[in-house]
Amino acid sequence: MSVDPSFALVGALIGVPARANMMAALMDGRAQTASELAFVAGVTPQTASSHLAKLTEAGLLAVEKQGRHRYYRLAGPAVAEALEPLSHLAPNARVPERRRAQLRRVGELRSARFCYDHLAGRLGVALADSLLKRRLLRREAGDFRLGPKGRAFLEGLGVDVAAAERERRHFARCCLDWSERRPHLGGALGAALAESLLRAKWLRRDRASRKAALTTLGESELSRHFPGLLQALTVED
Amino acid sequence: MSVDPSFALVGALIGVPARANMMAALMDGRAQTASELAFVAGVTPQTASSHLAKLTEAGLLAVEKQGRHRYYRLAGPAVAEALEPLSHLAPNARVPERRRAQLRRVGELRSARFCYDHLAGRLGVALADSLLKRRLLRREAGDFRLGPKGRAFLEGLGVDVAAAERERRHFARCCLDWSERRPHLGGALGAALAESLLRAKWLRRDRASRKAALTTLGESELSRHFPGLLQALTVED
DNA sequence: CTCACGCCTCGCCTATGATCGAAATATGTC
DNA sequence: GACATATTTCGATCATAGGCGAGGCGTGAG
Repeated sequence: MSVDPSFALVGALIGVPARANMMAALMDGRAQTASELAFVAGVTPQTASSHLAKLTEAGLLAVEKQGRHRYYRLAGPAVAEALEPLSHLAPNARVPERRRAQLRRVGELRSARFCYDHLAGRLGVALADSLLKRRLLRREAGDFRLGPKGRAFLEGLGVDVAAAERERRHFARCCLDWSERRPHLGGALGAALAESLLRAKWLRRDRASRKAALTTLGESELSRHFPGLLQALTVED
Repeated sequence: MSVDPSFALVGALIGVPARANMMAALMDGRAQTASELAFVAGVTPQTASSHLAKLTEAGLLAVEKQGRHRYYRLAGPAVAEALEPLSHLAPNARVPERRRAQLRRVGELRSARFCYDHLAGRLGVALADSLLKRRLLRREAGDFRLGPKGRAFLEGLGVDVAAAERERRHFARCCLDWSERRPHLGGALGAALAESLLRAKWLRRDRASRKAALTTLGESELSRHFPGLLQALTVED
């Protein structure tokens, strides 16, 4: 029965600004030290430690001890996938003003970014749109599934579709994007596609900014394999 | 701060036991009145009103005014879809016991519960069904009335029908059940029947959970007086 | 070795917000 | 008309838990 109010446990955990900031900073899947997270959360290390302990004990975060550092990261992709939709749920909720300053940074991330391990942002949405338009990908019950020619197409790009199918996570998740408000390809297939694009050097991952940048090679190759993709990317806000 | 931590807003909203209980009760998409939700959440109507206002203003719930009732429902399917995954996210979350106890599974309430002072839930519906089938009770203009042999039958169970008739409230209200979507017996007669079953120790009232539990005595007695009742109760979900 | 650093635990303080009683406002019933 | 019911608003209370300072432990650098 889906009337279990246990979502309140997670809600209480992520409903506190300090913890929410930490989780948001970890949403791309990278690990960060307790000190870094204390900084982004705007609290002292003692307070951060307390929060991180709670999040870890609850199973939302995982810790790795390295020397005198402790690296915290999301416990898994499911955490990011479950949290991201929440950002769209309360459009009318009031927000503190300092969000103005943060918005600039959000804008930078919009064009192309990694959502944990797959492509999101405008590039992620445009890729999904292109695949959908050509029937290589189809919506099905909240997820995606490959169209008849989808498998061959993706394998032509170097994506190991079979390996993605074997993974335990969602195969082709329909992941709603927080910046574009439209779906992009997540799950095992989304991760495999992103990995392929990186491996082919069409895309470069910027560790510092968490953005993805198209290489010159990628620009030409992607526009060849995904007609109209670049046009979709350069549409103004 | 890299990614939008706005999921904290939703998290804070659903992270409170009272609000979580309300949301959980609404997860099936049906609308319920503020009073029913206060009942489910285990708080007073004043408190419930405050919570419902917050949830509505945030866009998680929608209201519909009908007479002196206000029917609250989820603002859309997206709300349930976004909340549902959270329940599976932190299965190991350990939380103060007092707090966890405040979270109640609505499913438990469905089988047999008290709607104020009369029986509702599956048991209430099954009892009404049984009475209707045997013509001891009949539908009439939105309410019930006793059939020719109904009075004697209920008095045989220890119900003071005459006293119930003298009360100012509705005598035999046809009360639509929110969980079963089918009518059960409310009003003065419904309250008198419930009281009789409690007095006879066939039923035990759990104040904490607002449930009604059949005693072993009640199981045998009720199945004797209401043939087929237990079968109706054990139908799976 | 000592010192600096990263992180955690302990204890106290404080503020947010959940809660309820009383009362007001509609609405429905007799 | 009086009365009951459903819901909200206001006001006050009070417990929870977020926050930080102090101190301790382990790690790494000199």
